[in-house]
Amino acid sequence: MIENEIFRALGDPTRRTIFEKLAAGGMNASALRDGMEISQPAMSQHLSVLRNARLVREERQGRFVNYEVDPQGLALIARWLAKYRAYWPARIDALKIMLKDMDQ
Amino acid sequence: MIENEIFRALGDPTRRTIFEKLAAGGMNASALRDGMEISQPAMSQHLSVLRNARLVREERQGRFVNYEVDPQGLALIARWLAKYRAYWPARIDALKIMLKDMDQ
DNA sequence: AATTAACATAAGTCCATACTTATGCGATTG
DNA sequence: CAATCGCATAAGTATGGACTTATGTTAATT
Repeated sequence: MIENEIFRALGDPTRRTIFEKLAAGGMNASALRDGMEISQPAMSQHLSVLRNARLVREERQGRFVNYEVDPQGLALIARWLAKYRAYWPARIDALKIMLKDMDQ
Repeated sequence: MIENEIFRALGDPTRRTIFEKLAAGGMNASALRDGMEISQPAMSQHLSVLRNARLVREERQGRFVNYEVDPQGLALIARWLAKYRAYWPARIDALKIMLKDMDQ
């Protein structure tokens, strides 16, 4: 059950911060640590969790490992959320935004 | 940071099962336990976590407490997800479904 | 070839959390 | 009003998870 790993991965604030940074543009593990006060092994372990949740994917580049957002994880969340669309209030702003953006 | 409580709440498979049951229709805590092999205190604790995450809300009815899905939690997930819409592949089925349903 | 740099992995520690049993509490029932 | 029912809460336990300090591995650098 991949949903379990996805939600658990996002349940940690440090990992959400890492994910947000990657959403702004792919970068390697060392670059991710900049301004984050986190040890190298801790970062590596967090990236491993995000990778197993399909939220992030890696791309070896020499001795660097470039990380980037993996759309699979996000798509799975969207799919999970879609199951409960009956409960979304019609006027929720976020949904309007989503609609507008998908329209283009 | 409510997002933390939301994702952590959904990170537990038992709580996702409870949420799914409630999505099919509101019911009280005892009814939720049916066919679930879970103790009464455990259920009560799970409901407390879901309630704090705004995923579920309660409604006292005499000595029963009826639980139902709270749209707030789902809306917050949708909002979080919307921040990363740049990464959704255009062809993801779930998104098409979402669009279609919101169109009506 | 030896060193260094980027990253992963191993092992141990500490705290969070999912459970248990026991008990409390308010609302119905007899 | 005493007993029971639906549920919450308290307290203890055991497992999981986020960190630490080594150490390993692979690739570039000299």
